Amino acid sequence: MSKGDQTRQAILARAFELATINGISGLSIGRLAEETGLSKSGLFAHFGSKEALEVAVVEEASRQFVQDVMVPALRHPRGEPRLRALFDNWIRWGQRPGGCFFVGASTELDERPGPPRDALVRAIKDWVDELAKAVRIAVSERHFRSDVNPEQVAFEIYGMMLGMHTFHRFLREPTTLDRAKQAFERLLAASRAATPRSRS
Amino acid sequence: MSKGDQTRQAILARAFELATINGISGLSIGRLAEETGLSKSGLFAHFGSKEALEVAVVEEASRQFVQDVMVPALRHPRGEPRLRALFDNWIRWGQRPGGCFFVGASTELDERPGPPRDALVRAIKDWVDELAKAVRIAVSERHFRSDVNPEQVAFEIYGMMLGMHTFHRFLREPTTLDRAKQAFERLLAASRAATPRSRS
DNA sequence: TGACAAATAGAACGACCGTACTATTCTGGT
DNA sequence: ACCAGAATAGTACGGTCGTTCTATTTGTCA
Repeated sequence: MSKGDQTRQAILARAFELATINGISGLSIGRLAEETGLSKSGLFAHFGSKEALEVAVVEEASRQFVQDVMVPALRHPRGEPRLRALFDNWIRWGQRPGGCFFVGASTELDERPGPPRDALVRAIKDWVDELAKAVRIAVSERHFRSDVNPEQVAFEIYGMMLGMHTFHRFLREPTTLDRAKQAFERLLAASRAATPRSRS
Repeated sequence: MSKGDQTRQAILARAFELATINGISGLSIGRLAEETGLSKSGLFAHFGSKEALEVAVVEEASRQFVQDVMVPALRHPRGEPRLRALFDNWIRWGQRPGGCFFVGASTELDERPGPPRDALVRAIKDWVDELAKAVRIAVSERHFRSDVNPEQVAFEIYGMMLGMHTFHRFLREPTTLDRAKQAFERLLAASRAATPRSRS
């Protein structure tokens, strides 16, 4: 890894932290430069434009998300256990300072077309697809009923996560974690295969 | 209504629209001034500071929300019908250009303490309480089971709305409305009093 | 080790920001 | 119709923004 790449990576790590807290447009090159001990122009040269920096930050966030949330879940058994692991890991991800990068960024960019938005859409779609895939596996493993719609369940889980974010980080409701877990359990229970005694 | 109040109201109406699209910190006094045909300083004099303008915008948003979403729901019968009306009205509210003001603003202000955040917290808490109240009424009207937790249901509905916002406005998923409605129906079904044939 | 390229710094730019101060125009009550 | 006070405009200031251009330092490889 060349010196330049090293610096670039250090910049992105800090940029991701700052963007999680202040939002992606709350990132300023001057501020980021002094945070990383570089000159404004020295930092700027690594990206060439603010927009390219934003794209790089989104990609860095995605990289970390895959690493912290998705990959560890693969160690859990296919089906419901893995889905639970994804949920738990996501909750932990949302506990970092500033909350979940993607929650803030998606509302920030939703009316601002361009490469940063496109990169973010791709990342979030991947995540939703991953959730749906985990549900689909739970169906094929017969943890969930066969009439469960994976995309629908993924949609509802995503909503729960967003709700948790608002209630916890914005409203500061102390009951939030319990509420989210309860909602998740209710959804799982509704999706679960009927207990043996009914029918066959 | 004095001339000053009239102008102030016109400013706030436009400011609310712009803030819904560009976010509350995307609002700039210069831009807002030219949008309303006032001079920068003339507009500024109405509020005294950017922060006071932001508070006023949040209050304007709350005012419109009460008027467009809450009040019309009161015309519907107490209980489940009214809860449905609240849900439907909220969906319509979220269809305006820029989506739901509160969704964007709450992620924008969640790490920025101060009067604007306080005003927004108040508004959103009121809305969540209103949802919970509607659920509570549905319980007392025996539309919902007596062990239904109104705050929990309000939490889950709020999450659905947030999910709908992300899937519709950000991901631009055409299936979103159906998904949200289905999630809502599933929640209602789970909350509904058991059908007559069971037990009694 | 020397040379060439990569990495970083420095200074300056035009634009826009929120805010202050002063001047002008308008409005409403008598 | 006048006049006090409200409403609005004009101008300027210091600050930060992203970006450009030109130097200078640093790393890398023959």
